[in-house]
Amino acid sequence: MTQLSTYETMIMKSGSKLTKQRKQILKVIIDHPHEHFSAEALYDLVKHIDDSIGIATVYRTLELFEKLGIVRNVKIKNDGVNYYDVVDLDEENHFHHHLICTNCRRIIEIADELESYETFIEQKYGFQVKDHDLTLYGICSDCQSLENSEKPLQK
Amino acid sequence: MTQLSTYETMIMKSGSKLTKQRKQILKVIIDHPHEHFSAEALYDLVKHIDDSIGIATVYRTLELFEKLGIVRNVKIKNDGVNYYDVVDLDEENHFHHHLICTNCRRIIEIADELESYETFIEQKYGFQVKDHDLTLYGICSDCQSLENSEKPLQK
DNA sequence: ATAGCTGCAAAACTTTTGCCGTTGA
DNA sequence: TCAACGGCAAAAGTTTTGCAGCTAT
Repeated sequence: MTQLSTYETMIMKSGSKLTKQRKQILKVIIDHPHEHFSAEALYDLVKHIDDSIGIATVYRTLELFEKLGIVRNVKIKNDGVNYYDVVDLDEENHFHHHLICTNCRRIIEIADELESYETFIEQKYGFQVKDHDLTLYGICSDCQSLENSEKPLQK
Repeated sequence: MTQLSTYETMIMKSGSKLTKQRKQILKVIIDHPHEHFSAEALYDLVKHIDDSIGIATVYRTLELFEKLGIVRNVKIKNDGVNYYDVVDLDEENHFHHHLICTNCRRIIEIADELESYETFIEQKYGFQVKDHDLTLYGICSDCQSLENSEKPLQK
């Protein structure tokens, strides 16, 4: 079973339809496994395949794919755009680390080297670390006791 | 020397002026050391002190404060707004970790517990970790060899 | 057949910018 | 004094939404 068909199965099993546009977007994403796409960039690429697609469809598709765990959202400081990259199904760890060059904006994916840190990263990737963010997402103790009664983060 | 006057000195030494509006914003931020403010939220709070302030001033001030290292930017998944929190001058480490509740959007600051991780975090903070992002900012090897000739990340 | 999806255009939101009067050093 | 700054309003940029027609199941 290919990666593509696995994702297509995920879409159908979720009760969502496997439309032409979703297939096209999926293909572009999978064909560029280490790219980090903005909705706009993805829109431009898919437009080459099918000129009729709308930008709203790209946004709605990314929202769906994120919910299904096909892509994940990456935010960058001093950049008002949302980026997305594919979630590799074979990933041992579900964590995703990025090196972001503050000069050229390049996004480099790295393995989950926890003990390592800066010195290690600098040696291994030749990347001069200036700053980092670690953000943990989850449910806080108050919300756990409220049994998830409050509104979710998703708007 | 108080924290406030230290920051005020930082502003003046940078060559920027210590205006009424900057003092007001600084005060609000320092009075809420563990809050994470959006520009809008900060604007509303300062408006209580001085009704004449404009939202553009808040944005320009946050930009300045971030450049000076007084505040730092925090981005949250599925949230289109930028948040800022104060950089504690006494911080041993310059890293800033956050727990973000995907249910109530609460942002909890945590110490820099690197070895720890999920199990540790869950025990210490009663926070059920679902996901995390680690992002390192710096200069990639290509840009280092180009001697920083390319355009910076800041727009 | 029909619930869900798409494209289009408009709207919503956040953030930035130009202009001109004001102010801090 | 005068470069820097602030307020206002308009603009810019990204993302969301309403609607009417289309499509996958």
